[in-house]
Amino acid sequence: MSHMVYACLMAVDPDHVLRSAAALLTRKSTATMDEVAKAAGISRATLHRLFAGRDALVRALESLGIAECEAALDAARLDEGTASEAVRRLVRAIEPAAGLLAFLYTENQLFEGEEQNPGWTRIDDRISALFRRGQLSGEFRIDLTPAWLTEALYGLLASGAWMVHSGKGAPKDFQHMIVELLLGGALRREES
Amino acid sequence: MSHMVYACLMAVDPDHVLRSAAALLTRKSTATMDEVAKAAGISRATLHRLFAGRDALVRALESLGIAECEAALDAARLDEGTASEAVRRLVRAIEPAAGLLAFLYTENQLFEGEEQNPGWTRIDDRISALFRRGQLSGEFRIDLTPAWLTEALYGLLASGAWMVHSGKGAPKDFQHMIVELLLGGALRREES
DNA sequence: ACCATATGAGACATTGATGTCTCACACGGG
DNA sequence: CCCGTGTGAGACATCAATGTCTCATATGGT
Repeated sequence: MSHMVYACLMAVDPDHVLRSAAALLTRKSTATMDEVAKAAGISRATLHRLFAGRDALVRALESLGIAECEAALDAARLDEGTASEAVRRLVRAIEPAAGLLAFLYTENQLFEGEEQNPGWTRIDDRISALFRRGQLSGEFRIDLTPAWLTEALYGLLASGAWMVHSGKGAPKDFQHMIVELLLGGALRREES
Repeated sequence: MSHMVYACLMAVDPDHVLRSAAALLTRKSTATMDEVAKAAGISRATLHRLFAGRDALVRALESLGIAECEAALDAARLDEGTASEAVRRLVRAIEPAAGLLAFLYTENQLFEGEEQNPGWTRIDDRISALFRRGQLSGEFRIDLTPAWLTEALYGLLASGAWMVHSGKGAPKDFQHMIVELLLGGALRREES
């Protein structure tokens, strides 16, 4: 049957290309398509066959980031245990994606005016719901809105990723730094 | 005396141009020189006479950001009162510059590899010293390093500026949101 | 009134990234 | 063994932003 699709095994792995691009753009957000291709070990032509342009590549990275984020949200089981424990699990689960998230966070302001991917809203809502749950259970203070706590978490994740990336902090401290500051703050707790 | 410098009063105000550029680039970090010029109410030619190129403009904005930051540090009198009060004053004083800071923060990774302005180190040191003072006085916990607290403050300032800019938060809540989270954390304090 | 100076408008070349194309080649299945 | 398919390499046009230039004009001091 001449019309059959011959699944030639020479095909490059789009996911691997995407991961390479994410790793590169996380460090150098202005990297060229050429640099992205080289980083992935493929030619610019092939890269362009996979993603119809830089825009499409960024969109694909956005989808990847959203998917990883939602996977982390699932893995963290935000509904189980105390809200504090859930936040702790969330930060731990989201750590591998923090660099990509930070990149997309800055890149997103390029899309200002355009419609934004509804995935971000879903993620915002789930995290906000977690903080709201903590407030309703009496764990979290109520003078800070869930929206702000969510935004603050993003900022701290970016700062944490930056600390690790710049070598000023160890990856093993990532979760502790973020969670302790987000939940406990800088003030020394009274000895209870 | 024909060699005298005739101070023609037609000269545009470089500082006003810089402020306009800061205001624009804070919202749209990819604005072109043409847009920057229009935003400042001058022609592209004049803009180019004031700043020899986009690079020079960004450098000038960096200097402006550093100057505003250091002015805020001075105004906050970090050595007076408790460290908490000093942090509160600092966030309040630095609020007008937060947008510019966020822009420079993302733009700085473009300069990676090159030498960075020593002003940032000075600022980092002064803020770190404040947190260290709080730790030595027993106000702040000691398991979070001053470097991390400083970086976290930057992240929260960026998040706060984003909240205000996107309309999701009121400017009047800026200081409260940041300071309360940075110092107190999300956890509800025990009734003392 | 005159003139020096700064500005605005626009033309122009340059640069860098991008998108598109062709062609040679290597691989793998038939 | 042969051929189809995907890939790499590179040429090429395009486009946007930039940097540089000239010239007319307005302004303000003398």
